[in-house]
Amino acid sequence: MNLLPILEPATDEACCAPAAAPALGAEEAKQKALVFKALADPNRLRLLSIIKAASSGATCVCDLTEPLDLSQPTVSHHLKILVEAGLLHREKRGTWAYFSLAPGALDDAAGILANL
Amino acid sequence: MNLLPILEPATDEACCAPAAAPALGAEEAKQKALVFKALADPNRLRLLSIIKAASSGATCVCDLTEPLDLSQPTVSHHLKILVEAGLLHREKRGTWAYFSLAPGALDDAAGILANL
DNA sequence: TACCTACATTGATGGCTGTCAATATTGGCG
DNA sequence: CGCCAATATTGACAGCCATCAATGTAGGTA
Repeated sequence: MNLLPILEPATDEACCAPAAAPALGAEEAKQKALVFKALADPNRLRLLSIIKAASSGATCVCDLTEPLDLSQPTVSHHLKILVEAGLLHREKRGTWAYFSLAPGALDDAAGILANL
Repeated sequence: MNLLPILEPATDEACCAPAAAPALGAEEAKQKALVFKALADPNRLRLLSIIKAASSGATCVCDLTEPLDLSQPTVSHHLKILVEAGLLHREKRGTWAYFSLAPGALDDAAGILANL
């Protein structure tokens, strides 16, 4: 089970920088909001859930269209957003496209919340 | 440091129900997406960051308007969304309104990701 | 009572987003 | 080569959202 090390990104200044971040800069916030934008849609959460559950390795689009009751282009669109957010990994094998969870991506998102 | 026990919600059927959740129902997904909708805005992330950093107890709106470079109504709007998402707690004291992190709310959001 | 301050609400507006139909692309197969 | 199947892309459209100016509300003070 993942225990989420949450190790700080190598900012080991041991003496004088306790005020770490001056409360999230504008750019930094914009960047981190992208991941949550990708997570802020019910259908995308369901996609992640299905793909994680079917951890037999990967899932193709055809298996994702039906349970969500969405058109194929819409599913493809959501998958693209999740891939661009770094949450999913796409692998084309022949005519099919297989999707799998990007390792550690969800943990990273959780880490953003923990470290604010 | 929060280590997030991640204990399953008591579904200890030891023999025949390994398919645990049928991959997030539509309603459940809609519900969980609400939290991430609230987190999917850079300015709201910055608000959370500022309020968490100033953990001297609570922060009033006047201290939040300036660093974000937003109008007062806009900040008030964002704060309302965060409160309604259960992420912040509002306490009116006289003319001022003080905001503080809802205890455990961020951990809960992280837990949603961990348990999908 | 009257006034000021801190915050919330309303209304309007421009921009983003989820959705689908239609079309394009790409790989396998005969 | 020609056709079909699986995905991706495009275009269009409705609905939501972040933002601000203007206004409302309520507590404190004189």
